[in-house]
Amino acid sequence: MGSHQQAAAGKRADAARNIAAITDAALDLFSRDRTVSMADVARAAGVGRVTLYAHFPSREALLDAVLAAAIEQADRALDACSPEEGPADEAFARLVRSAWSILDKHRGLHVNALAELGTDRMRAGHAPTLGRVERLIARGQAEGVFRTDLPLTWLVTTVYSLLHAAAAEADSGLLTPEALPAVLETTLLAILRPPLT
Amino acid sequence: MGSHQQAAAGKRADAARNIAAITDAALDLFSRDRTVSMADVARAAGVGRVTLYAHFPSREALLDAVLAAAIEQADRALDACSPEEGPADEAFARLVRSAWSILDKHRGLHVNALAELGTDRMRAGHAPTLGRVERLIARGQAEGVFRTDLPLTWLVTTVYSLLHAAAAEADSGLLTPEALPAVLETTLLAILRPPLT
DNA sequence: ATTAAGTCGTACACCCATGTACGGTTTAAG
DNA sequence: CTTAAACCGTACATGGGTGTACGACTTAAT
Repeated sequence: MGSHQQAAAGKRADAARNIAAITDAALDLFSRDRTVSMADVARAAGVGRVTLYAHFPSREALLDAVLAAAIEQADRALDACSPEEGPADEAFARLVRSAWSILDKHRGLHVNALAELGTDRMRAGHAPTLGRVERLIARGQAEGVFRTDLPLTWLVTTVYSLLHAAAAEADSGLLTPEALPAVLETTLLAILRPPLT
Repeated sequence: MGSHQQAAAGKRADAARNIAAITDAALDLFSRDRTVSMADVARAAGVGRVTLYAHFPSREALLDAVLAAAIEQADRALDACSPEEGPADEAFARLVRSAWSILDKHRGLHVNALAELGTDRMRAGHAPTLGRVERLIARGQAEGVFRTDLPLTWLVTTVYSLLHAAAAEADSGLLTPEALPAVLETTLLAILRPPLT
């Protein structure tokens, strides 16, 4: 269950295997605690610290790779729910649920990555995924099911931001992960749908 | 323009003055860059590094104080717009604009503080302020102008989260700070108002 | 079977911010 | 005017993570 093709391209079999183990371990650890050291990651991956550095020249590079992997995973999931088909609002509902199922797996990751990588890099990494959302919303606007009196950028930000807020909410136990998809869907559609008058 | 009464209680005049200078400088610097060192803060405040430590035993303590000061400032502003008076939705609109005017001043602070202090402490610090919001929304629900089919906790989170998302949006230049109050108001009211049927 | 890629552990240098200790000087307070 | 609180700079100790160098061993590929 990996997305390690591009990172392990041209590598030997054991190298590829280790790279996968490292990113998996790093994803897991880093989602829970941003203070993990390279040594921690190496140990959890069952790999020497030096080997770790052989594949990821710096801590920053590793974190970047982890984030990229998670985003790519989300991106694939979003694509798999075929956002181009059917009415925009129904497609959007599918997309939200799909996004949540991925996000729910890595709840803490977003906050931690944001802390260490900075807002800008975060934004850059999410660009392709947010592009999907933007296109879908634009389509909904064209179809007349979504409102047009707010900036498109802002609507995208809203979706992004509430999705992650939901993850934080689940992580701190205020709301149960099972209840959230429905809550998210109604909330976001309430924003996107055109006002009454 | 200060909230330094409780921190400087019983201190001598010059001490109080320095404490004020320190928190002001720290607030300013830290809102833009979380990597500022104690030395940086001290220099910006026109104070010896040692003096800084005399008042704030650790970096963490300083950051905590800075956050607390900012939150208290926001809290006072929220109180000043008399959220108890008038129809709940109108009061809410006032509250949002008021909150934004404060938030706009310290745009980066939230992200940086979150990075260094952690989600839990962040939540704890905001508790009193969020309490105000919660009470107002509850009042709106009782008056029938706000929806009741979503958890109250979630509605509060939504407000909090979109407010800060707006700050980030302004900070990265995607939207102008002047346009945001209106955008925020319509967005949040769209969520809070009961669904059409 | 040969080779090159990969892995291992240990060890080291480094950096830089944090936090403390000291002794001397200023400044507010009574 | 006297005193104690508060200030100053400099200097030092510390720690812990980062990143690199090495030499030897193991494993995949052809």
